[in-house]
Parts: sequence; C-alpha cells; structure tokens
Amino acid sequence: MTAADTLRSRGLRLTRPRRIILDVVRSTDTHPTAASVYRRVRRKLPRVSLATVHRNLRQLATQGLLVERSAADGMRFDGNTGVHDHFTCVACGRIYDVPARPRSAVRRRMASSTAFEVFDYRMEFYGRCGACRRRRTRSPLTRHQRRTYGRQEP
Amino acid sequence: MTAADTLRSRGLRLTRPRRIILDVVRSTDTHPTAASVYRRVRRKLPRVSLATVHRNLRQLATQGLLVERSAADGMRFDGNTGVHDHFTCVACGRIYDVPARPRSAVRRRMASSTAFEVFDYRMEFYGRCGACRRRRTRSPLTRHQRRTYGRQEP
DNA sequence: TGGTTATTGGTAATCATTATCAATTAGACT
DNA sequence: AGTCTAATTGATAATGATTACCAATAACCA
Ligand SMILES: [Mn+2]
Ligand SMILES: [Mn+2]
Ligand SMILES: [Zn+2]
Ligand SMILES: [Zn+2]
Repeated sequence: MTAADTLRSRGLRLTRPRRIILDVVRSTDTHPTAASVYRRVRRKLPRVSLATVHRNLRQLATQGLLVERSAADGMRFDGNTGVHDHFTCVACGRIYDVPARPRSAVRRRMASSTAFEVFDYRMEFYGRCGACRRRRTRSPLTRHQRRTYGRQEP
Repeated sequence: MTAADTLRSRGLRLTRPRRIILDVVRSTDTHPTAASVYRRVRRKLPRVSLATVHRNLRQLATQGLLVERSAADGMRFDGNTGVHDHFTCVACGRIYDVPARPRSAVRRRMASSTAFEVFDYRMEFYGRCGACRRRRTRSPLTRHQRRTYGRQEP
C-alpha cells in the first residue's frame, strides 16, 4: 500500500507540497523540526507556506505515514515508522536511531505489577555520540539556541 | 542539606514566592505545568506574577531542587528528584510515577554495542490507568485542550 | 472536460516562554 | 535595629512556535 493509496482511501489528496514534505521527512534520519522541514521543502517548492508544512506534518502523522515525537527542544518528525528507540547526544543535540530491545517482557512485567494497561513504551538514551567523544567538548548551547537551532541540522 | 542552605550556598535567596513555588511542586505527584503551578501558588500569594513562576521553576530545576521534564503536551515539573520512570494515561492525561528498573544492565549493553557513551536513559510508558479502565472512555481532548488543560489537574 | 471540495498561501491570532526594567526586599554586616 | 547591596519581583513587552481563518487554487472523480 503506497502513501498515495493510503491517503486517497481516506478522502485525502496527494498534493505536490504534501508529497515533497513527506519525501523530505522520509529521506533523512535527523528527526527534523517543522522549521527544518520547511527550509528543505522550500528548496524544491520556494512558494510553500510554513503553515502548509505544519498542517501536513500533523496530518501525515495522524495518518500514520510519519511519527511525531516530542523532544526536549520541541516537536520533531520521524520518517521511520518502525519500532525503534533513540539516543540523544547532549553535546551536539543530534538524535540517533537505535534498535529497539524486545518489548514483550517489559510490557508483561509492567502490566502484572500495576493497575496500568500498557499499550506501548518509549526509551530515550542520553549521552555523547562517537563524534563528540573524539572531539573536544564545546560549550553547551543556551536554552534559546537549543530551541531555535539545535546542532543536528546545519 | 535543606533547600534554603543549597540556595544560599550559591548566592541565591529563599524568597517567599520561591519557597511557595518549591512547596507546591514538592507537595504533589501530578507533574504540573507552569500554568498549573501558577494557579496553585496564587492561592497562597495572589499577587505573584506568572513570570516569577517561570523564572523560579527554571532556577530551581537548574539548582537540582526539582526536575524539568518535557511531555507530549509541554514542559512539566517534578518535585521527586529521585530516579524513577513515568506512565502516561492516554485517556485522562495523568502522569504517574512508577519505580525504576535496575539501570546498570541497560547502560552496559548500550555502551558495549555502539559508539555511544550513555549517561542516562528515560522510560515512558503509555496506556490506560486503573481509573480509566473501569470507566467508560471519554472523547479524546483536542490538541489545544491537551496543551492547555490536561485532565490531570482539575 | 467540468464540478466538487480538499488544500493552499498569506496572514492574523493564540499560546507558552523569555526579556526588560524600575521597584522591592532578603540577607549580610555593622 | 538600621544600612547597604545585589538578587529578586511584578508588570509588561517581545519572541518563537503553532494554530485558525479565508479567499483562491487545484486534485480527483464522474
Ligand atoms: Mn527515529
Ligand atoms: Mn515523577
Ligand atoms: Zn554528538
Ligand atoms: Zn487515566
């Protein structure tokens, strides 16, 4: 089932902006912000509106064609919809995919020891990535710099 | 070492607004937003400014007297600074503390299989809490309602 | 090739957080 | 207890991110 079919089967249309936005998110593993997606989409479609990017990221996530993840510095989007975990480098801000560990054991233990019905869980690792370990540590970003720029997208 | 001593040893002062803000966050396990803390602080200090609440939550988190956590609906604050995990009920939005599982094994495995140096990790569980399992499911909140109100604080 | 209607671009509105600044006051030291 | 000094406050403006609105456009179906 292609993305176009998924959309059309729900009465949605695969417009040019929507297709390019989906392509941009799917063709990277950097977990871009909406602003970053906007910058990249404009290279192919200079007249696109920032509102269109926001609208489509939200819509495409609702339709399951990409994943919306909240990170410490705001919302990010992930074209990898498979089950996987993430590692955030606290030095450079990059977010890496890491393979998920088997989930069933954790869910069983959680469900049997509490009144909670666990549908899913998420693991986030924090530390320093290989590149940053080899390099002298730079001064950390300010709160505002983290939110606005985030070193993972040059 | 009391909170007042921690602050004074770093040239900071324990003012009345700051003490009340810290008390409010420490005396609940609902992981309140800044807006929610503001509402509760105003009951004791009606003339407090929202900016003062934001400033102090940030400062107190920087000093390690409370923890700042990003959730799907925005930033939240946790008076429990010990190691623990969280369960988010997708039906009512409440965030519950859950005991942490032993950390060393996970960190060792992660560090040995990748180039990442893991300082810490975070687990978030998602599902339905006991109260919501017993009760008929209500209609889900809108995006805006989730961000602003969040059912966990009535 | 039309006709319907989802979608777009442009822009205003909203929301959360941060910045600014004159007035206040906690804490240290007489 | 009174004085001093700098941290802090309340009020408000500014900022950044996201959402709402609406007339114009264009995707898709018959
Ligand atoms: Mn990912
Ligand atoms: Mn907690
Ligand atoms: Zn790094
Ligand atoms: Zn619940």
